[in-house]
Amino acid sequence: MSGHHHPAVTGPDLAAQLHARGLRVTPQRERVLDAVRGMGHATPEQISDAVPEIDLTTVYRTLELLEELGLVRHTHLDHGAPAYRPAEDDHVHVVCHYCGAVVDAPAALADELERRLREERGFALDRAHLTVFGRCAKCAELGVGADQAEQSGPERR
Amino acid sequence: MSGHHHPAVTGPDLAAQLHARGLRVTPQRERVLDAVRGMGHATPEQISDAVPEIDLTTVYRTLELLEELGLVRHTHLDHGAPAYRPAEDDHVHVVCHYCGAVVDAPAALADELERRLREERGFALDRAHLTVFGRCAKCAELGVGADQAEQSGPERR
DNA sequence: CTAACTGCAAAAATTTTGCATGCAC
DNA sequence: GTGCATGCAAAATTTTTGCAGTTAG
Repeated sequence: MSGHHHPAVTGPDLAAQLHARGLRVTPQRERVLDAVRGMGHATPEQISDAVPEIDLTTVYRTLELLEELGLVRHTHLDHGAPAYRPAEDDHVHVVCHYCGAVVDAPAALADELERRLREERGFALDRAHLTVFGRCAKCAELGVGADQAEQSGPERR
Repeated sequence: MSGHHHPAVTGPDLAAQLHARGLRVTPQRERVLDAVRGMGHATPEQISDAVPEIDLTTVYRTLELLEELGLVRHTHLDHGAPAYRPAEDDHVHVVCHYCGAVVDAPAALADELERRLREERGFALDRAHLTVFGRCAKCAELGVGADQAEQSGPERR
């Protein structure tokens, strides 16, 4: 959703990527990609809500395709719910288990982790998929979730 | 070591935790906890396979309870599949998107990330829930998943 | 025109809920 | 005995699959 297509969020060109593979440029594909870019990150259901004319099945198939094309990536917020976001956004998702807040942090936050995984284990960290959980400053202040062991642990689905 | 009832892997005492809350010590609860401790990490379905006499519904309810008691924790491997593990295990899960290998790494690997989140944002990282994804050394050697952009991206469910 | 794409219906897979019976205490 | 727990059936979610009609190229 957006009236003009210029961008702050310009990403790789959809039409070009599709043509390169002999695939078709359809309104559904353009709108789903626009929705993801406009929302920052969203689940298939949220995307479907944002673009109700498009069948949910098509949303799933389109997101899968867009990910193959390298235009979007997904990670898991909450309890496994997949959240898709523009591939060009390079940041770490930080989620509060208690209030559910999801904020974006600089990807550089994971530089050290990435370096150690690479140097110590030859493992290439996928930063785009990284989401970390914990308790945000606000919930800590309010004492939500207590601070010892776990009395009730973080929320479940 | 000692007994015949408990596995070599020990942790906080289940009976004590249950009694402290006026809850009952049942064979199902003991066996599910033993299973999680014995497997290191497992999904509800895997646990159910390991202890087939126990109804899957009970497995779900028991895992939820054990997490509330602070005896187990869960994180998300693969595509959101919940993986439960003993709360006393303190390590980071490292998962290869390509071959699916799940290995445990020292929790210290996330120390720097934890410190920065705390100092820069007052955010308390939940290391027990942390799972990082990427490509392992073996898959990198084999060239699985290529290394440019992501022509086909990591696997999907 | 031709085949890729979409929408709709149905199937799968996963997790939750409602109850009657059964045990832990 | 009392009532928390379990097992079983059914429901609710979430994601996938099959197809026939639609449409981009």
